Amino acid sequence: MRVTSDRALDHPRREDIRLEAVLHALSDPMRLRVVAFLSGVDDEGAPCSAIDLVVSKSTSTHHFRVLREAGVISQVYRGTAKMNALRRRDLDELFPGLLDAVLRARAAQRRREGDAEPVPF
Amino acid sequence: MRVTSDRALDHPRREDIRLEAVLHALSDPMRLRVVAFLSGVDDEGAPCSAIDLVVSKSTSTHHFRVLREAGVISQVYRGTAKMNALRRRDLDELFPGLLDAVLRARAAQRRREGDAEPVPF
DNA sequence: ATCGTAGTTTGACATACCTCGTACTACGAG
DNA sequence: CTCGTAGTACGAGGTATGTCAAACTACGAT
Repeated sequence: MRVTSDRALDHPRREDIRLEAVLHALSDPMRLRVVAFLSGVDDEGAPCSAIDLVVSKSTSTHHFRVLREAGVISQVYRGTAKMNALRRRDLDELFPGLLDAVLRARAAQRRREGDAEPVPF
Repeated sequence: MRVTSDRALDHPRREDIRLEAVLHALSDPMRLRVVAFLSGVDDEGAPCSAIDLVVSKSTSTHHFRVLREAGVISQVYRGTAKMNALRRRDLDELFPGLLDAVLRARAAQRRREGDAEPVPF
């Protein structure tokens, strides 16, 4: 993953990721949606703008930051964009099966409620 | 489970349990501890007082209510006590593997941080 | 009938959360 | 260099959260 800016972004080290923070980060529908989206994207990640959150830009920034500070996603600048990627490897090592269970749970809930989408996020 | 009081307690029906609410309920250390404790108890459940939360009684009441309203536990009066039980069956049907993943994640985190307890909760 | 135990209710307080608009910065393209 | 795009920072508003103390209710035991 090429970084084209040295603007620094604080990420918790893997061993500092706390379960409570992860669960809290995942407890918001907006953020859960981001995570679901990123789960279907390669390691490069996707820019914030790739996900239509239907909220203001500042709110969007806020949610991405919550996810990053909880250790759920990593963010890195590339050009004018900021690439977001799930920290799947770290999460799986720390909390095996958790992320998958949450994603499956969300998918199941969406199926039950019939709000499927063409693109599954 | 014998109920000895008709004081009513509202529980969400299984199909009304929302993933976001469950994750939020689980994102508090106090409540996570309650859930971990209840996971090691039979279907009868345990009274609130069985878990030493080290908070005031009103705070304790609050946390148990959050768990109940999210659909994580069921509560029923029995005599002067109020029995609390994990809604394991409902959660497992709705979100297979989620509860177990969370409990294992918490256990793993506790091991990493070395704050094991004689009784594992 | 009285007492103790278990839990509830109310009200309060400080903090955190989600949301927004506006003004701002960083970068690539022309 | 200028412009547009992507995202940030700041401040504000409203709501929710976690906490407590004090007064209360419900029940079993004596």
